[in-house]
Amino acid sequence: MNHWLMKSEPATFGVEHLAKKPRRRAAWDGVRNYTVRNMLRDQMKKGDLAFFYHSSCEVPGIYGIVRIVTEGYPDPTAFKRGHAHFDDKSDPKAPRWFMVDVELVRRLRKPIALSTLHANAQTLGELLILKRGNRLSIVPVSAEQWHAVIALE
DNA sequence: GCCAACGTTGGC
DNA sequence: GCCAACGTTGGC
Repeated sequence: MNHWLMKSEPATFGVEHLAKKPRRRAAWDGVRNYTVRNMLRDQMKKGDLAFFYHSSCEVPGIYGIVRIVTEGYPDPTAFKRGHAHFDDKSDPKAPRWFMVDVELVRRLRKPIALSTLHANAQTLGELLILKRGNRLSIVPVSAEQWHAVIALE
């Protein structure tokens, strides 16, 4: 099983939005970056776990844990003319963009702020989120890092 | 295939 | 609102 960290802006879609969805499930749509697309399409597997990270907000950090409940499949928002994530270069016959469905496992009892992650950089090793200039909205997390992060809760 | 310009991300 | 980082675009 793989572990991941998935970023989203809570003003757009956060843990609270996911908690209100039927069966606490939602599609992780709108990814328009090839590196992340490849992870969604090729590497994420049903049953994988991911941290739900809130970015561009008052206290950036990890707020929840989600489970990947589907393999990657074509992102239909790319085909919807007028949609914010529409991409006319994505052909339904050869989809360019992919997404997975996620299910909220739980909210963290106490969110783990980015500043806390930084403060524990020694323990966490090469956590990709802590790297300067990291702009990928999904990054892999090792099993060791996963447990080290949860221990900070 | 190079690379400058441009756009986006995201912390502060 | 600023700015560093870096992915993407497009001219050549």
